Amino acid sequence: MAYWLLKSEPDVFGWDHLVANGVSEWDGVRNYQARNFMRDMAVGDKAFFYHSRTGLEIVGIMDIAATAHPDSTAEDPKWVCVDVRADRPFPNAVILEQIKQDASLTDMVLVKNSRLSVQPVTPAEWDRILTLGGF
DNA sequence: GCCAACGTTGGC
DNA sequence: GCCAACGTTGGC
Repeated sequence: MAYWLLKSEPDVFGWDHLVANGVSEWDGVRNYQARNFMRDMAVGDKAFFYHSRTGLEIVGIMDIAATAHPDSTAEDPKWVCVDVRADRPFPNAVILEQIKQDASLTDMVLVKNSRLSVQPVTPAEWDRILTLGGF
């Protein structure tokens, strides 16, 4: 099982939307690096849900519910998306500032490459975030 | 809302 | 195949 982090602007599609919708397509990704990570995802993998632009915090944990398939919102079938479902929200959202100040998280892709919207998370990073978030 | 960082496109 | 121009992302 692998760990990931997925970003979305809460004004467009936030945690509450995911909870309300149930299993949802993580569509709209138009970046090759991000797409390639989605192709690596397996059912049962876990992912953090990060609110970008507004919020700047990790708000919850998702399950990967289906592997990559063509993105119905894209004209070109080269763009794919996975399906996700909400697992559980964090008791305390983990804010970006907190992550940047944590010595064990300085190598996170979230910090090093802030523009990548789909990214891998190491087991050590995953565990640390869980602790910071109150699990 | 601004703009730096980054990715993509297209003329040469 | 280089690189300038352009578009997008996302922190601030």
